Amino acid sequence: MFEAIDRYTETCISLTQEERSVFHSLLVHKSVPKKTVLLRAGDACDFEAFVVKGCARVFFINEAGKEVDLYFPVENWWISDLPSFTSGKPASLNIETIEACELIVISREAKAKLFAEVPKFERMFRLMLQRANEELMNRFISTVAMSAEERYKLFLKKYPELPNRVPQQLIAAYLGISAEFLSKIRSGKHKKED
Amino acid sequence: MFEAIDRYTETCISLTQEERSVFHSLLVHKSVPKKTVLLRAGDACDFEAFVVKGCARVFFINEAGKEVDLYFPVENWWISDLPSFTSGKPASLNIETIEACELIVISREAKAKLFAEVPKFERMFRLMLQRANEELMNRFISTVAMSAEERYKLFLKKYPELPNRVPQQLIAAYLGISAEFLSKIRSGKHKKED
DNA sequence: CGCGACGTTGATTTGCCTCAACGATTGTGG
DNA sequence: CCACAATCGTTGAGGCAAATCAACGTCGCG
Repeated sequence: MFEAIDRYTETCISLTQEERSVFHSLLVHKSVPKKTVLLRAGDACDFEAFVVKGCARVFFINEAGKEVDLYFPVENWWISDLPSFTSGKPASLNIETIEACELIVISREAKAKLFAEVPKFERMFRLMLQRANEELMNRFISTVAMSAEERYKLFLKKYPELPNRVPQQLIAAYLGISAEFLSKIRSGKHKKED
Repeated sequence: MFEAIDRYTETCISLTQEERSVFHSLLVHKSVPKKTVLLRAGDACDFEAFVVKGCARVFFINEAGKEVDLYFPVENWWISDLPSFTSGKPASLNIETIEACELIVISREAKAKLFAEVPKFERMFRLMLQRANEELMNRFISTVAMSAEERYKLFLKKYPELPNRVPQQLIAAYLGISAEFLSKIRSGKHKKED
């Protein structure tokens, strides 16, 4: 049941059998169907979850009502609205499953208990944040420094399997362009003819 | 000498006198003039630094040679190219002082030693990353969801003193717009006349 | 004083958006 | 199992925010 997350923890820290048991005792396994809302902006986010299987979307909605996807968590990613999860304040993000998902969930209390009982986990969550930070920075840089077409090609290269799992309009919302324009990029019709 | 950074650590963790001494013994104080290159993309980043006084820029140069400023570290911010600092791989970021700076520097070895001797610091660096992550996400969201003018107003509101410390063309590079267009926003000439 | 860095302004171009209409594909209830 | 709706993607016309290019003012400094 916890094989996937155990494999993940091993990439960050090594645990004794006992420590692993404490960890497991604080986790909850959960299966949800596709199109399930896991978090609605405005609510407090009371979980951090590891994706064992499936695909979701983390997005926000701006004042104009336009949705922007931040990332598409798949196997071995973590999902949460961390500022909300940490502080208890209302979340600014929305999280919804795209496929049926198998998740491993940890609550705020469980996480605090984990840090208290096995401080080693501070390190794991630090390393997780470090990776997330690097990803986000790369994403930011490509968003401001590249054209829509270049961003799309980079997306294909980085996540070659996602176009099969994520509807095209959500990919457009991830790239920060309109669904129509993505369609034009794909057909090459956005360039001036010569 | 270390008052500023001590005040910073207190916002994250509490230390005994001894722990604080260990911490101090691993730090190096450094003063650098303005326009000093602290890190060049391609080199390995061998430091993480706390800004006691002064102002710098952390920026990125894309293939087309365009510079994009990620942030302007001032008093009480940290600067580094974390992926490079952690892994030893070449940095993708550039760091340069804008004003003369007083820095407190910690090396890779010193940081490792710090974690080994005072594990409590894992928590501090985790919390730092959490803040940085939140900041970066907000920055990303406003970049994709707001117009150039709105972003500029937000920048003024958030960092009212920076326009006095950072040349306007760098602010444009931060906002992801051309220097000319920022000038037009400031004078109101970018709107259609009526 | 004169040169370089910084900022401004206007003319033109362009990348992407919006709106609208139209295929294709999927799924669902009768 | 078909009919019909809903969802998803495509295409074209027209518009706008911001880029680019070019020229010019201004200030601080060697």
